[in-house]
Amino acid sequence: MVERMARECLSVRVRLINRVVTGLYDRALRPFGMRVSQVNILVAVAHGGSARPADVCRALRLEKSTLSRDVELMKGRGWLESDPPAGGRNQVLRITPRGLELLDQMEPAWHEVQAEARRLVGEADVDALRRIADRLRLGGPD
Amino acid sequence: MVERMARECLSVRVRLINRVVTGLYDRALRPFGMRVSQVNILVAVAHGGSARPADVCRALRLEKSTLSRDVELMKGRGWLESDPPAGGRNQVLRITPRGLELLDQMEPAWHEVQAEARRLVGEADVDALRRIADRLRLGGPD
DNA sequence: ATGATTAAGTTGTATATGCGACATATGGCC
DNA sequence: GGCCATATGTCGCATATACAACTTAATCAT
Repeated sequence: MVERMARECLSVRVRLINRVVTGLYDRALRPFGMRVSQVNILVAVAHGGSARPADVCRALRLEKSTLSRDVELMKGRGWLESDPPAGGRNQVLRITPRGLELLDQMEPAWHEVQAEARRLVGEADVDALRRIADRLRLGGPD
Repeated sequence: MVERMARECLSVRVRLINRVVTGLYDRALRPFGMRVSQVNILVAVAHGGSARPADVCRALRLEKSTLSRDVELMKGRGWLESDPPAGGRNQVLRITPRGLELLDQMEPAWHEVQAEARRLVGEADVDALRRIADRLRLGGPD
């Protein structure tokens, strides 16, 4: 039984891939003082100009409490702001000018690490990741 | 720029996939009081009968300090033991009878969640995950 | 309208994860 | 044998992540 789990378990593979890729991006973005988890959130918010927390949660498949704390941290660093500022029901998140500037500054680093990640993953299988993510994003509880 | 990152970033996809799949397994294994991260470690140790911590780290691409703490927790629950028991340099990890028994008990649940994960990921792309994981496992710092 | 149901956010708690610093042990080299 | 580089483990610290319970706001049904 153990043999089969060791050989076939999807979770082992998915989680290993996540650790390696996350580490890759985190190291590349460290000079900017931001982690990839935070960049993901920042980009999700900035994508449409602004976004409600619940929308970001659905887009990234993130638990609301996780996002709540991440956002709090990023507000503290001046990368995000919300309207209204108090975390009521109808807040809208927005990226700050400082946050946007930082995103711009990390663009070259992002290109590099993205290329490296594609290489390590294998160009032939990059598309599979997109398909899988798209499928899982739809599959969820909404 | 933000558009391109939102559309193409590999890390977003990999991390989303990880959250969804990890959540799937965690919910399925909750009745057994074990998380998928712990099952992964337990299986890695049990695979060869026993294993040194550093070997498990290499196999799963886990940071040594992460494993150290996870193992401590799992020892406390009686699923793992080490020889010698004090965490010196040459310890060897072993699964306990209780740990093995628990693995056996969760076999049906594992089969179910594995099938569900394959379905959600898409059978056509399951192999891509294996290839990617294999490539990343080799690419590392050894 | 209003009461019930559901959605959205926050906070408490537990784990997972990695980095840096440290202690220690192993192995080669002279 | 004694030394240095390296590998192994542990600990402090910061963050990410989810679940449960709670609060509050929106929606729906009558």
